[in-house]
Amino acid sequence: MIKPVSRSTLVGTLRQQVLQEIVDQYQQKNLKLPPEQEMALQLNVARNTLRQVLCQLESEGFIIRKHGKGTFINPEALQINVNLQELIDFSDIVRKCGHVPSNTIHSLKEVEADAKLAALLEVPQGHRLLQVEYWIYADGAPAIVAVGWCARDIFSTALDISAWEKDSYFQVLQERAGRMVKSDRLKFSTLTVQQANMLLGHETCLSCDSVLVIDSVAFDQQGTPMIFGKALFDTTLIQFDLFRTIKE
Amino acid sequence: MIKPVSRSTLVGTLRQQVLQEIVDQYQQKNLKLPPEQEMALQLNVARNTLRQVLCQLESEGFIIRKHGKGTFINPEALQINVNLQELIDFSDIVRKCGHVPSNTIHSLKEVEADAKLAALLEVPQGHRLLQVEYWIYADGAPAIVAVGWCARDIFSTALDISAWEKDSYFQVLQERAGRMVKSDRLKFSTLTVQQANMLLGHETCLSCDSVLVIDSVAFDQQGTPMIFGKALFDTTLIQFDLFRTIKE
DNA sequence: GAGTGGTCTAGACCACGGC
DNA sequence: CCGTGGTCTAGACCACTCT
Repeated sequence: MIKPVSRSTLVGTLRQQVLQEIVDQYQQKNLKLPPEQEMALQLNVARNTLRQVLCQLESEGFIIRKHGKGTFINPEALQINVNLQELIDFSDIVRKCGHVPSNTIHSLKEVEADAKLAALLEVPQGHRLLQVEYWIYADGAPAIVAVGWCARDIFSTALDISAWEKDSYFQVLQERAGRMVKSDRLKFSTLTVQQANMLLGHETCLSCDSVLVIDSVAFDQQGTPMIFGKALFDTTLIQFDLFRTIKE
Repeated sequence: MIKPVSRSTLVGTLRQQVLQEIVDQYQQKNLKLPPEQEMALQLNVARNTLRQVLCQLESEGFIIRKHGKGTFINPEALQINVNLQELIDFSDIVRKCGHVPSNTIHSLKEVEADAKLAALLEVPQGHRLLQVEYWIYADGAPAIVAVGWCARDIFSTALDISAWEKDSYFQVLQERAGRMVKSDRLKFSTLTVQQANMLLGHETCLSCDSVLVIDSVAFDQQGTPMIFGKALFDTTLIQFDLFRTIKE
């Protein structure tokens, strides 16, 4: 079986190393990082390369850089649980919220693309789609209901339910279709549970009164839509965070 | 009155120029941008500087870069209305959703910080806070209810309601407290309208069944919390988008 | 003035896609 | 092979903070 390639770039490695340094220093209550020049020297990279990493970490909120003073660890950032900025699997979301995840495939079927799905996935109307509905639990309590659609023909082999019963949704796509999710676009809305049940056409397992709805279209490297997903979250169990920084 | 400074950096200017180029080319149905070398030459900047801008635009979804092929405009990106990644005012959110905004100050009062607010704003419990409740309308229909708290003593002058009755929340802070919001952290949840009314202790103007709740803490350049805000959105009127890209 | 982050440049070399 | 984006370096100079 072809394994996902882990091309390691200097920047990627650096990022890991600097993040580790941040966590270590944080535990020792030392919030000030060394000057950029010194860090670059120690890590044996150009200052520009290091700065690329530091810029990334700043925009994600891990550090705060103060002109003329230095670079400091942002204690706030280490308290975030689920960063909306990261593309991660449902199981990891549950895990990051401090719960033990488990999941079941509620249903798997082939359907025809209606007008809306066809437009989103850029396939002709009536195109054969795979529709998968997942239920994800946090410590046994229903936390997420997710429905995903993708074109049947992106898979070269037949797929049974067991293929989908793994932790990673993205992994299935990479292994079975050879395509990676590179980016996605989310849309946020809310529904009461009654409305959600009506939308899905059956009772969901969720026990809360209202749900957070995230519609997502995932794209591959070429910008071609691969999956459309609709996920319902019980926000008493799953809490998303988003750290934002002013541009410019 | 001290005006907000608009320090223009090369990268900032470049960004505007490249974005303009993208919009222009898009309208001419030409999705391929010139090679980086050529663009850099035309714009009279180093390729690295241009690349910095292109990286930004790629992570925001405006362009897709294909190794060995070129840089292409992402038509998807130009269809997004409210990008969650941007820190913008409520009025702008309404505007970007295609509606005409208007707003009223529902209430303005001084309160004492309870344990939760004190922790979030990093002030002692019982500290004097200003509490402002806004109602924002889209084409006259109630769309957002927002409550904000900040320490009374960050303002040097007394504040009456009229001071808050402007479009920009951020502007009030900059003009009256001399401090800029640099970043913020959001938390997402949902409530039914009944629950929301109970939380606020009075009837809201919202006419939907469930609301999207965004709790935000805004920080200044130093990483000091300035405002805590709780905003309730009618997602039938306000739709947030978020474009994400895989890191590394 | 010393220390530190912010900006920008010039150029080398690598890796991918297509002819 | 060429054209293109991806990575990395070295170093110049500016701007802010503190003493």
